[in-house]
Amino acid sequence: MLTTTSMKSHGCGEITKNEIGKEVTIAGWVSAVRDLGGIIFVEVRDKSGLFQLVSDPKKNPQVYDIFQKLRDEYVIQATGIVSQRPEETYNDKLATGYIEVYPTAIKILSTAAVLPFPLNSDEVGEDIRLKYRYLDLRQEKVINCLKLRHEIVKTIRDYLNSQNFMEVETPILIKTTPEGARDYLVPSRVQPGKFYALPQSPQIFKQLLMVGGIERYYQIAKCFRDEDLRADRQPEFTQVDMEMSFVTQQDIMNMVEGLLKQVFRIVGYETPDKIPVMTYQEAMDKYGSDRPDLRFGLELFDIGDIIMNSNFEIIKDTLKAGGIVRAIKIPGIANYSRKEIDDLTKLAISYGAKALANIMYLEDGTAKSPVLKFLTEEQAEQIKQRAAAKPGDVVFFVADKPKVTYDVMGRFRLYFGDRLGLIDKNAHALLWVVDFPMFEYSEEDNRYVSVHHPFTMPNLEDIDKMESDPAHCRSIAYDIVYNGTELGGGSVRIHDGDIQKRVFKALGLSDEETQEKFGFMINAFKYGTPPHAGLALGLDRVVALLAKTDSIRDVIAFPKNSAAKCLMTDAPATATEDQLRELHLRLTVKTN
RNA sequence: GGGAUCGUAGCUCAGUCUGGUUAGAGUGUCUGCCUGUCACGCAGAAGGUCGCGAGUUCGAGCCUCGUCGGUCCCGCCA
Repeated sequence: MLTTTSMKSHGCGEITKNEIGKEVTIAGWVSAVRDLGGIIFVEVRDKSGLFQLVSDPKKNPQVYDIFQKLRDEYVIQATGIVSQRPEETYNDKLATGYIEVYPTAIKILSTAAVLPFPLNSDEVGEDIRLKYRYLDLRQEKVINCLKLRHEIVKTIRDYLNSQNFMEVETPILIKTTPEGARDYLVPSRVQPGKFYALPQSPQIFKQLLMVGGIERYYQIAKCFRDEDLRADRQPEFTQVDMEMSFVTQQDIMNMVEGLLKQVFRIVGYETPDKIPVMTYQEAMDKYGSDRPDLRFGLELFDIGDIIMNSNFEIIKDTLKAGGIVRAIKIPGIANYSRKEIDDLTKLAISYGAKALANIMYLEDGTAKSPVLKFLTEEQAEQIKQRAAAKPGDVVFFVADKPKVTYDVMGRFRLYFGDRLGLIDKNAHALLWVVDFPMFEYSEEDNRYVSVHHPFTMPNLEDIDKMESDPAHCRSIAYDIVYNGTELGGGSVRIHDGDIQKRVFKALGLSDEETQEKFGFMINAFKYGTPPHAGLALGLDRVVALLAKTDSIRDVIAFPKNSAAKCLMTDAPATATEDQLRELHLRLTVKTN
C-alpha cells in the first residue's frame, strides 16, 4: 500500500519503473545535495526510502534557483515526471537507483539548522543522540529497531487475539506493594499525605480479572521500578502480560510456545514445537545459573564426594557446614602463564569466591596443582575421570555456600564461553526452567522472601514445607530463557485463600499486615476463584535480542540514561513551590 | 552506596605516560570553481573556556586534589 496523502502521491521508496512517464509528487527530507556546478542532484528521504531529484538550469531556471538554496534536512515537496536515468548512471545501491525526477515544481516546506551530529554514523556518542532523539530517529538503524518492535507487538496481539484473549488496561495509579522492587510514588493532592504507586507489574489486577471471569487476559503493559539502571534495565519498561483461567503450567507453556513461534518467525527462526524443559535445580547444578546459556557446554560437575574422602580439610569443613563444591573443565588452556592463572583467581574472587583451586593437566600426561597434596593418587584420578580431562585441560573448582558457588562458577562458565569463542552468535537456545524454589532467605531482611512473588502456588508435594522447611519448598513457577537471558516468567497462582494466608505467614507477614496490604485480594478470593496461571514477557528484552543489540535503550523510542534522566526533556525536574504546596510536600534537600 | 573508564573544534578522535613557541587530523559548515553525481571532485576560510574549580610550577590540554557530566559493572532489580 502506498503512503500517499494530499501532499504526496508516492513515498520516495515506492516509485518504480511503472511510474516512468507519469507525474508524481513526493515530500520528505533532503538527505544529500550534490551540486556539480551546472547540474544539482538532491536525494529526498521519507519513511519509505530515498529518491533522486535532478535540476538543470537550462530545463527550468526557477526550479534550479530553489535547488541552489537546498541544504541537508530541509523538508521539501517536489512534483515532476518520472524518467529513466541514463543507463551508465544507474545506482545499484539504491532501490530507486535507475529512475529520477526533474521537478517542474519544488517547494521548501521547512528549512533546517545544521544537525548537531551526522546521521547514519555508527560513532556518535549516545548522550548526544539521546539529547536529540527526534533526529536520532531519522537514522535507518534506529527506526528499524522501532519497526521491529512494532512488528513484534503486532504479531503478539494478532496471536493472542486469535486465541480468544482480551486486552484489558489496568491502572497506573495503584496502591504500593510491599514485596519486590522499590516503587515509584505519586503524591495525592486530594488525599493529603497519601501516595499512589506506579505498578511494577499488573500482577494483582490481572488475577482479579480472573476472579472477574475474563478467563483469557493480556496487556502490553507499562511497568515501573525505581531501581538503578543497566543496559538491560530501564525505570519504565514494557511487559507482555498474560493470564489464563482453568489452566495448568503446561497450558501456559503451550500457549507461550505458540506465541514465541510467531514472534521468532519475524527474524526467520523456526522455534522447536516443544521447547526443552529443565528444573531449576538441574540448571543450577550444571550451569550455576537459573537462566543458563545453552549455546555452549562447559557444564559444571560435583566433586564433593571425592573431596569428602580426602585430606582437603578446608573444603571438607565448608561441605560439612552445608556448602557445596562445583568444578568446571576448561579445555586447552594448560599453557596459560602463572599470571593468567592468577588473574583468573582474582576474577573468581571478584565474583564472590574466597579462593579458586585449579588442576592443570600437562601435555606430558602429568597433573600440576597446589591442591594435589590433599588428594591421594586415586582421588586425583577420580577427578580426572569425572572431568574427562585430557592433556592441556584445566579443572577449576570452588567450594562455598551454594549460592556463592553456583554464582561464581556460573559466571566463570560464561566468561570462558565468551573468551574461548564457544558461543555461536547465530544459535538460538530456548529453554524452560521450572520448579523454582518458593522462598529464599534474605540475610538483609532476616526472613524468607518470595523468589517469584507471594501469589505463586507452592508445589502441592511440598506444601507442608512452607512451615517446616521453607528453603526446600518448590513453587509452580517457570521462566522462559533464551541464550542466557530471561525473556519472561510466570507461575500458577494461588486461588485458595487459606494457602495464600499460609504463604503470607511464611513470609513473616502478620494477619494484620496481610489484611491491610492484601485484604482486598484475600477477600476477592472468597467469592469463587478459578484456578489460574500466567506469564509476563519482557518486551524490551525480546525486541533487543531479536534486533541483536545489547541495550534495550536501542529499542525504546525515548529512553532514560543510566542516571534515569531523560537527556532530551531534562526530566526529572524540580517542582514549583505551588506544586509542592498543593501536594502537601516539603523538601529536605536544596534544589535549583 | 561502591568500582572501572571517558570528557580536546558541530561530530569522531590524536596529543596527556615524558609539562615548553601559534593545540592538530578526518568529517561537517561557509565561500569560490565544476553538467551525470550518488561518501561527487578541486581550492580556500571560519570554527577551541582542552568539562568546571583550585593547587604545584618560571610555565599546565598534559602533574595533584576536588567537582560536574557520560558509559559499563557490583550492590539493588519479588
